[in-house]
Amino acid sequence: MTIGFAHAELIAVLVAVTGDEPRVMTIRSGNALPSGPFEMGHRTLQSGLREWVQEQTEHPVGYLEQLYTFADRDRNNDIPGGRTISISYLGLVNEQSGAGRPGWHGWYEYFPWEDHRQGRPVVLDEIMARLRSWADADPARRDHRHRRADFTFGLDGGGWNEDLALQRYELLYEAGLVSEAGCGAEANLGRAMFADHRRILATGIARLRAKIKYRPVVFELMPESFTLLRLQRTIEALAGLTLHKQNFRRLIEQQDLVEETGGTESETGGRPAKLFRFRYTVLEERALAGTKLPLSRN
Amino acid sequence: MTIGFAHAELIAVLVAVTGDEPRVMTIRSGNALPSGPFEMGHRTLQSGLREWVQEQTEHPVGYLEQLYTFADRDRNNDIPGGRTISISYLGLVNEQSGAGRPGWHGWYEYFPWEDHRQGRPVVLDEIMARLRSWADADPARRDHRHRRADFTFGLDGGGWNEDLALQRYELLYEAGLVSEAGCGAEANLGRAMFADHRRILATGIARLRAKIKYRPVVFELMPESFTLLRLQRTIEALAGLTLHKQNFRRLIEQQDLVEETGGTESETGGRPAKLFRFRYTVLEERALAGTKLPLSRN
DNA sequence: TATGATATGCTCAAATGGAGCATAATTAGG
DNA sequence: CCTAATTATGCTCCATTTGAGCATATCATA
Repeated sequence: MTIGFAHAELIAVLVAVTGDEPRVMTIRSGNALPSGPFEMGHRTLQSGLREWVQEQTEHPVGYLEQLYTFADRDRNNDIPGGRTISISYLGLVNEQSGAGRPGWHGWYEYFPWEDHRQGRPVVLDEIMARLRSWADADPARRDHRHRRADFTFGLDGGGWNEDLALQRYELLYEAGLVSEAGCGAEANLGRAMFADHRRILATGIARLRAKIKYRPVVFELMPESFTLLRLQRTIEALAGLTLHKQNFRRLIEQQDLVEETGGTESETGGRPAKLFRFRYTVLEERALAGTKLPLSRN
Repeated sequence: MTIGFAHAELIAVLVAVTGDEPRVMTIRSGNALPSGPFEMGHRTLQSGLREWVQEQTEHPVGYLEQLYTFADRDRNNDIPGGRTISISYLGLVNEQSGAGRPGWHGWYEYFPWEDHRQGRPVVLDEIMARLRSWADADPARRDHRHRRADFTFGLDGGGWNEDLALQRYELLYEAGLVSEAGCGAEANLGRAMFADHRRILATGIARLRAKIKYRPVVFELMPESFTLLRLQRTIEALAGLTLHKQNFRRLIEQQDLVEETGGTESETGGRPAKLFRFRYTVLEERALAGTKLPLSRN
């Protein structure tokens, strides 16, 4: 039985939210995700990555979760004589630590079509037009392609589904509409990244968007105490959607996810908002329950 | 920058359901999951695994999804001079192909506490008793351990949650109640497996149980045409729960997941059941929507 | 033809979710 | 001081979904 040998590296999708903008840590002026060798010294992958991130940035990583392992060929970064296995992780960094320093880029820079907080992005019209011609270009697969485009971009009656970020990127890739796909597409469909790093980022976004709905991980992105509106804006930033304010409060409070600190904040020029803190005991009590998203159609 | 080198292998959790029993393909008389080298020849991991499974067994794999990559030390199968990276996959095999041949073991053989179809398994009493003494053994962490045990095993008012299969196994492992944990525990808490294969299986079970609720993957386990009861029994087998029959039908039908074939089956000696087939177009139409589980407290 | 068994249709109440109105507590500007 | 603007917060209403169970249909078999 032959044993496969391979180079192993770790790739991190480190997310923080500052100024209502979800940001991801990058290197090379925003062209790549931070990555490093898989050191043999560490007992576990997680501990290794945690230490390594701590060294590189000075941000402690709160939540850390394995994303996906990429080992396909055609990844543009194979080393002759072996294949590279990239194990990617999603990490959440507290807002204050990961503030607007260099290296942190808003993730909608890479996926402009994913931010629906100001309504449907205009770029979607162009995307759909280009997807249409791509679909029509192959008569055999035409119908299937149209249905797939309609579904992933919410034109099939189901409406926009923020969880499909990865599927959308993959569709655009297949259609040759992102410049990573090789065929020199105009790069106006979001900023490109090195190798398949944008796909990895899309994987992280999709995973995080899905996760916040059934697991209280948002709090890893928040400061110790916060107002409910601040919490809402953070979730909205991640989901790329706006939420119904009153229902959002109802949802959060009825789940006992937070408790009042007693203090208030009167920054934004209205009635002062109560400050809350996360009830860390719920992490033990109910790992599930989580935060559903009360949408708003504004 | 140093580059980590490692051995790479693939481990497969191949699942089929026959006779209302979820089964997993094993080697070594049920002691290990099938695994093989990561061949460099294949373009993608998936295609490599698909081919390899096809060779080993004669079952075509329908649905295939990456599970998790294990690379921690202490995995009992490291090779001197390097670490083994195991990339695990979950694969679903059609009922007929993967029938009761040798090598397929019912997965509740390994996790007897996970099957609640005949009511709460009695072994849970012993498990809870042992978890209690484990919790009490460390006064500092006592409360935390009790809460964790109560939550994962559904004693905190939230009730049994079938999705927590992995958390339950990990808790038992931590508590030293499964023989893989080293401390020669009596192996009556389910059959043990080689190295960390039982943990990988638990990962697969948990993933599948969660997945069937929001993605129509069950059909990969079904024959071409089937009755609604057969579909229900399959889902019940996977979830380890019984479902409310009428509500199950309502759920399936209102989602247009299936269509009548026109035929009927009159095997079980009652009113003949209509035969249905899966509407494959929904895979394009709505990758989500999925099958929620209408529970029944019988 | 009665009985037992399963399939299938339908009803009802409770829980959940989406939307919006009403009121409270501030700041800023006359 | 008074008013408008702004944000926070409490509450209601209604449509939909979900959990549970009753009633009827259609078969095999004795």
